Amino acid sequence: MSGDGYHHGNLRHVIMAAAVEAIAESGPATWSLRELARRAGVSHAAPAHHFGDKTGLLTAVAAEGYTLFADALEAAGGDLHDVGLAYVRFAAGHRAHFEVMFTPALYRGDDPGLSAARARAGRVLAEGVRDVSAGRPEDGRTAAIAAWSIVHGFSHLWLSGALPPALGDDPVAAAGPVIRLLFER
Amino acid sequence: MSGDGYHHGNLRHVIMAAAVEAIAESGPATWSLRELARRAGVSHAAPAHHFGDKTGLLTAVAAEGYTLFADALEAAGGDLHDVGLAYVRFAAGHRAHFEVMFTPALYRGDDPGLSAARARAGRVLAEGVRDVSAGRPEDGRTAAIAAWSIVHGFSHLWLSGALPPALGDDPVAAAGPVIRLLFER
DNA sequence: TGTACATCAGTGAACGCGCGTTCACTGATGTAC
DNA sequence: TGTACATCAGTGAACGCGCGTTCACTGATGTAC
Repeated sequence: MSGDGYHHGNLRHVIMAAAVEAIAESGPATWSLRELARRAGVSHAAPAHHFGDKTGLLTAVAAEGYTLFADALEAAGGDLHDVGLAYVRFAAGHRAHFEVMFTPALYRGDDPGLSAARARAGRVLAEGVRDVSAGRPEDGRTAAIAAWSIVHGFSHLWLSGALPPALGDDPVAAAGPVIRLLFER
Repeated sequence: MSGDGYHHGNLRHVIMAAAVEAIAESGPATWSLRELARRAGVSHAAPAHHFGDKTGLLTAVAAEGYTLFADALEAAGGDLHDVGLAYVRFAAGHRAHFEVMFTPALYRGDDPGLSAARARAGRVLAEGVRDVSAGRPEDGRTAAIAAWSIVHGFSHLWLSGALPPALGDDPVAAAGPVIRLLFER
């Protein structure tokens, strides 16, 4: 197998996985590149070899996050309700990526791969909202931002532990009625 | 004046202000207690003297944040729309406090002062939502969470710079139509 | 199939630096008498 | 009003440590002939 010794080829992914794990545990800033190397079981200089510095690594995490995010939203189809649930599901299932993605100070927003993935995610979101705003002549943009706000707010409140425990432990199930309340009345 | 030399009495507030400034600039984790002391113009040991460690300092910031937050929501009166606008106004005007408040891993959530202020803010929010959910027998809790989600989501998206620039630079003005969309139709 | 060489991923020792923490201190304020 | 003492906020030198970075290196893979 190619997982041992020199050139196991996926060291880049191993380090990113260690970063994602560390971020999920304690946020995007409490660990060092050396600690990450320790987690990944590689030499302390390896992370810098691949990513330059912490910002480079977080840029890679954000880019990966936007790619996974766009994939997840696309797979949900064009229905607003399903896209909304996919949004919440992604946030809950990839909290480290989600947190980094929405903290732009952590990474280089002009990274080409990242920009492309983010634009793709934006397109899917806009598409999901289109049929909703189509039925309401007032202000399609307002409806789009309301939809985005409600799913994003629910996701962030869930991740921060601010929502009442009585909601249960399935964020997607809990989000359903909330999202429905906005447009399907 | 009492701002010079020993015992100027408000060193605690000076250090917290420096922390809030540093957090607003670059997040809650990129600075050290020593850097904060430098900003505040005091000896490097002073922050530890007052707050013990970084978690202690962030606990004080979170507690102050919840107090200011509860004050702001109370001052808005009981109307949901006005409370929602106050929520957005607070987030935009106190981004450092807001960020710390909703990142519970940063501070000690069992701090008595903090708990009290947070409970007070929660009460004002619940009150603002009450008249809304009163008119809808279906599920008052769902309506409450939808309202919280939409103002929180708008606030967080605004702070992260994710919203389209075309919205302008006044978050409160931009939030008005969005909040109105949820319940006043 | 075999040899020589280039390339590049990953290593590990060494460095200088900023950090949190400790600790004996200084200086201002408050209280007792 | 004056003296003595206790208290406590804030200082600054010193410490050991983990950090990012550098750099000469090792070892695996790929290519040329």
